[in-house]
Amino acid sequence: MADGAGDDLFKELWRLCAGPLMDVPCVQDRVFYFPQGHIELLPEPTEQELRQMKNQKSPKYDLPSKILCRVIDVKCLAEMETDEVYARITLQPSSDNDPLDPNPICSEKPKQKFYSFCKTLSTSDTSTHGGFSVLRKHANECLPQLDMTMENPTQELVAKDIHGVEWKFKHIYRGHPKRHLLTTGWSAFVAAKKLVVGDSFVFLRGENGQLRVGIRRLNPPQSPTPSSVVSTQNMRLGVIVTASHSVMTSTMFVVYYKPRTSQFIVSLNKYIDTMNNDFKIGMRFKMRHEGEDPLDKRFCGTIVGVGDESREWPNSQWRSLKVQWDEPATMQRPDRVSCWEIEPLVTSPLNMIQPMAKGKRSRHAEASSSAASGSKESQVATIWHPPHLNGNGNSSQDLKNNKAVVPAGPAGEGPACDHNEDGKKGMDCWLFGVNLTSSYSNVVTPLEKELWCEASTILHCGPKESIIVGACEIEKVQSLNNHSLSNKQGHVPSMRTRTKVKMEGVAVGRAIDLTTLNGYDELIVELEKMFDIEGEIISQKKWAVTFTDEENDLMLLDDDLWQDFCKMVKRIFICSKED
Amino acid sequence: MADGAGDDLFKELWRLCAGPLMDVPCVQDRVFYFPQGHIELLPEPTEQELRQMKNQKSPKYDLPSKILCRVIDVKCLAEMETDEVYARITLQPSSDNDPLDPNPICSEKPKQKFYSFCKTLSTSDTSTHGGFSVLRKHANECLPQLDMTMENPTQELVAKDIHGVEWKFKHIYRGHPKRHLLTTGWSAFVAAKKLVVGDSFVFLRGENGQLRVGIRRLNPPQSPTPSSVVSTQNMRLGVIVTASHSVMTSTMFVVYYKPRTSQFIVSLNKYIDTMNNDFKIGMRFKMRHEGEDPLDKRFCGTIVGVGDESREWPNSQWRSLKVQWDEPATMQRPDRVSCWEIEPLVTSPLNMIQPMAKGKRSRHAEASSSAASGSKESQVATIWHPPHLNGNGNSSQDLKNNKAVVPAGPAGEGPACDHNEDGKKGMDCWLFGVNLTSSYSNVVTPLEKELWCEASTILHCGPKESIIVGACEIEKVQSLNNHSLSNKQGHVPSMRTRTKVKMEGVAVGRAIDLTTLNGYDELIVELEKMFDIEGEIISQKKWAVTFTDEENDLMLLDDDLWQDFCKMVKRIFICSKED
DNA sequence: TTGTCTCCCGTCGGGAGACAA
DNA sequence: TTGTCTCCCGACGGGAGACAA
Repeated sequence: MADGAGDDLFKELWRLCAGPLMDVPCVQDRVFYFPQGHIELLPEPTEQELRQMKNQKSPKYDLPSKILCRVIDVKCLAEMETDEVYARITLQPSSDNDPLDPNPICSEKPKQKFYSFCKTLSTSDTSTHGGFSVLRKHANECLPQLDMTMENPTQELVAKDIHGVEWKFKHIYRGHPKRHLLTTGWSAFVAAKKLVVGDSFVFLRGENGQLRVGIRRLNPPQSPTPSSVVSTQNMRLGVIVTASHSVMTSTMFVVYYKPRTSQFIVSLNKYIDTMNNDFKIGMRFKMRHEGEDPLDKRFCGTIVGVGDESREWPNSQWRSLKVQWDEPATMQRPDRVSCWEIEPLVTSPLNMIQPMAKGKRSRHAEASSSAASGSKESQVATIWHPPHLNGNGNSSQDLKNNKAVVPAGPAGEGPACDHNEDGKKGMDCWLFGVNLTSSYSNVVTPLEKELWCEASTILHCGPKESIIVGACEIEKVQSLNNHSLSNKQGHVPSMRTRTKVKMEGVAVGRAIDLTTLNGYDELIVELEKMFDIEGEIISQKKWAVTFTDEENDLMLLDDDLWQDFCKMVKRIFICSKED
Repeated sequence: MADGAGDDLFKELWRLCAGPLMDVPCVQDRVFYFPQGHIELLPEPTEQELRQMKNQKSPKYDLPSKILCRVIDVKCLAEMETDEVYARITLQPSSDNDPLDPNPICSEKPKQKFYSFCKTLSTSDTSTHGGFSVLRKHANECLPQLDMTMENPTQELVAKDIHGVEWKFKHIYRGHPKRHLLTTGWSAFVAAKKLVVGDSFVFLRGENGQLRVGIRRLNPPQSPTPSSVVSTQNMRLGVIVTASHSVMTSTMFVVYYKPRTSQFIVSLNKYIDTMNNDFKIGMRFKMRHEGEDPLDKRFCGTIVGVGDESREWPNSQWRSLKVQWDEPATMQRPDRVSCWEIEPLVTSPLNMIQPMAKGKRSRHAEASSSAASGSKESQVATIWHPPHLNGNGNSSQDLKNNKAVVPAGPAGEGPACDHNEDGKKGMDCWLFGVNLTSSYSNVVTPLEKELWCEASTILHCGPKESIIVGACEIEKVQSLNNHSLSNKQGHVPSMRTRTKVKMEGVAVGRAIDLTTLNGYDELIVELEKMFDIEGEIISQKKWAVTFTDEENDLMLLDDDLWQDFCKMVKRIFICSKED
């Protein structure tokens, strides 16, 4: 430690514990911060809190959905209780004259070589009887040499964990056939860290011989338990107001970032790269996930919707892509992702052009080109073809929004800073929709007022010099688009408008636009038409209509208020009465 | 359980675990909420965070130091991890015309008698060898009778803890001389609850024979560990902005309150009582503390300073008294207290009458002349004399601020409401140092008014009239909530107005509108209809009806008041009786 | 009356080789 | 090569009366 090598080792251990998907920015990098994603990580409000939030007027905040920041400081930390790694990142909102150049490649070259392994714990490893079985390869590469001239060579390993706490392990080479084991000390470690089968043990040796141990859990704690200190409402407001305040005053703020959980801080480089892709409905993609050693195993899926995740953040890129996964998986996967989490699945230029029309073929082509998981992919049974997704051009809504989300900027440059002539009007400090500085004194013409109000509902931003002014202008236009759209349609414009319908015994699914219907009666008429079973549903003899809701529970139609139903329905099923 | 006694027992257990100093307001009470005290409970910022907060311009907030609120809801809860009891209190800032009458005495009379004991654990009680020694008196009063004709009479006690988890204990009367012991099951309880010498064991028996167990720790966790979810800065801002917003919009907000830790919610009655005293430097006082059975044992001390605890809250009454304690003590005691935590020390009736001035003054005369600590008082080094406490001058600001919080009450109720000519101006909305109301009053033209309306809908803080009538409006909204919610606040898109019902063996769920029902009887009839099992539930032979509440606990139907049930039910399950 | 000690004995679990996937 | 099983034996701890404060 005194030689500074300990610091290197700590960082390396932190990286190993964070896992292969770890993505933490470097100091001085520019990043986009997505408050929406930050809020997502707060404890879930209880039912009761949710009810109260409904009764309560929520303060409107006009924080942009993404905030360009410079990384001032990154501190790698780990939770005392669980050893879960996280980073305390200090961000400073960028100013206008901060160009959108990509970040220089930052690589802190460690001074020494590392030897490390990571093993998923078996049942035996975690059992109370006996110790930890070190794979021969791992032992050879990473453990200090034993004196093999001995009958049962043994040594004591002393290693520090991420908090600097020392753990001692007896390392022995014994048994028939011979193998490496960690015995004494191991079970105490397992108990203290509360390890279970499937968790991983991380071992690290530095060139200087110092040892480190760490863990990576199979299931990192998802949503933290609600605190009994402050309400979730408090936390949400806190996050937003902290960010607002920092943007207004150009001062630093601190966020805690768990790279394993959710990537709400995105490096400018990654963002720019991502934005070169045109994410469209129907596009095929792959997404990395934390898994076993073969890192190239990825989940594949199809984009089935483009648009806002939440009404509160219009035109946000956060989880703006609704996706459908190819295969079921044991692990939970989100049904909405952000562009930077995925990569387009490119197989051949041909498929790029006609992805949907040749959907099945393309997948086979692609499968054959990727060795390991080809057969799995070909098992895909249900391929969903919502009518409005097949590229016949009737979904102007989606296209418009798509443009809003993935603006056509010059390649390599972010979309946010091109136009700014209006910015001269000056934009002062806005909070909760109120201009704290000028009290409307600048407003002149009615039109400008209208524009102004529009803009102010979208964001508040700093003085015109601020880089965000550029974004402002674009988003103002977007918001006007949105505005007119929502007037026309009366619902969130960018949400996928059709709802899937499947009928028992009918292989091909359908989709229906619930917004055009005024109640269950009309729905049933439409469903009957759709499947050519006029009168059969309404008679209640043969068919029952059920649906899955946002919690994926199968529910009977008709019990909920129509409005509620429209909000929560995911899929509709027509099944025979007996079931 | 079926008789609703479980709820009574829960509350009593909660009270016992909270300890004798427990002071939780009743629903409908008026209280003062001290945000400063609330913030005190947040995790301590780390060194690094502190440094950063210095470099950073902290947002200015002009939240009053105390806020008069009505208690809308009190939910008694306990932490999952530690069993520490706390209350989730929903507060609504009081409106201007809410008179400062004392709260009516609220006493929810329990329907039954309770038998309870609380014993501080000895070394033997917590040792791994052997069980818990029940004091003879406790056993006679609280434990179910043993059959004393037996040689070593024994029975199994089954008791629920505060989470409803069942614990089993073998109760035996044995040894020479004979004594009552809890053996089997006790050590598991000690281990699970992590009890140590000095912690207390709470045992409760209801008239109906139901048993409850609980704990009260010697050292309740002081400052919570800093969360790795949001920064302390976030939390602080969150608390303040939540309160600000609620004051501005007259809407409810939620605070978590740990009566054992810090009393930042003070009943109006207690406050009024307290304010009848004139707290002066040199005054002697006593303070209750959680301790052994002799409840009258108190710490005594002397006031050595009067004034603000923190610059950020000028003229706040929170911890406005600096004190010096008479004797050293093992337990930590604050060096600053709030007036309502202490009582003037009265030694003899003689002193009471002494004619320094009329009424309350006498006490202080007596106090300052009390012998014991005279020399100590002279040690006082720093002395504050805020003008408004020694009565010689009124800093107009203070008065204004006070008025905003405790508006226009009848004179003589407390120091905060003596002058009120300014009060007619109505309540000002301040946020981050900006008077939002005054910007409103500058608005002249209709267009500007329109703009204001725009802003005010964003802010959800209407013109001053709406602030004043806020309370009524809110109640109206609440009464309408079920039906108008979807129109008003679309922020929580997925909430249902119906409650999900699932039945064992039936794949398809249903949903029911509880608001149309008037009690459990009607609910059961509806459920039976829904699943075509008329008469089968009410007969209680085949089916049991359970539900999950907002904490996701599975509960049996019928235990709670119907109104409570409707508030907290999440899903209803009909399952076969055997399960 | 009740807190502590010590003794008895059953259970748990660390650590070894056996065995098999 | 390595995961699981079983066996051995020592340590831990639940439960009893003894004893003393």
